[in-house]
Amino acid sequence: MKGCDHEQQHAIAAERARANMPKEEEVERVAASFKAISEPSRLKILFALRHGEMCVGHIVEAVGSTQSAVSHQLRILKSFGIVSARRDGQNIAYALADEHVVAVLELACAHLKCKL
Amino acid sequence: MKGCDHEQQHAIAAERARANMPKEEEVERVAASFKAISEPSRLKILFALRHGEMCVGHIVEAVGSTQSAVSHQLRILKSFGIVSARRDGQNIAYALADEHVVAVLELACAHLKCKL
DNA sequence: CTAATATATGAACAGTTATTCATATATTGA
DNA sequence: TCAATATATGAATAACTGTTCATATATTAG
Repeated sequence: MKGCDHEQQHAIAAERARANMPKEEEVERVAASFKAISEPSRLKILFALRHGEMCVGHIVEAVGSTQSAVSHQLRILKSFGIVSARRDGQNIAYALADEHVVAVLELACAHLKCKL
Repeated sequence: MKGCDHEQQHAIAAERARANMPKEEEVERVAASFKAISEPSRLKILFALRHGEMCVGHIVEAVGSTQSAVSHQLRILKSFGIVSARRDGQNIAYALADEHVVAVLELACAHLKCKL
């Protein structure tokens, strides 16, 4: 650290970083939100919902998983405010909660240079 | 599913979702990238690096963890192209790899209504 | 070359999590 | 009320992952 050519700038950056570091609690909230969208099974659900609201049965078809697994994952996504649920008769229709979700997915795909 | 008021739209959306679902391999790449930024320890490193390039020792100070833990986490972040490394004498300076990273962090904070 | 410093890494343990299976709840139609 | 359909959920197991500890590697000063 001491012999670093940029010791001065780094020290300033480190000091600013320490001063502006979000509280542990907030860091954990953000981390939990990313974790919610970091499993392939949940991500597939989000990719599917980009095409519009769907009820569970359709999501199961779209992602090719089991009803139980999808339901468990939907609960997690909902608990983090990533999807919203709306009862419609016997069915429950799920949708992406807000534009941030789509925006984040698109940024990730841009970063990875994969087509969406 | 059958009795759903929006059966028609949902079925169309489901069909489109199936047709446009990224390959398993791509879904996993995106998921892995999100997973990389979904642990509090790694997220703190990214929050720190928003303030500029830093070498490991400074990152350790900024996030308040151990050298070993930080080094392990940096390797993961680097392997996913989220941070870049540059040797500078005895030190190795890390920096955020591209603008997408900052943009994603900012979107997440906007979604969660927390100040960055 | 040697000592000192900065960073990386392998192994092991503890904690977390996704899926499956079985079952429960809720809504609708008869 | 009863049967059928859609969705949710609890428990259990298997797989994964972050941290720690000890140690290795790399760079520079002397």
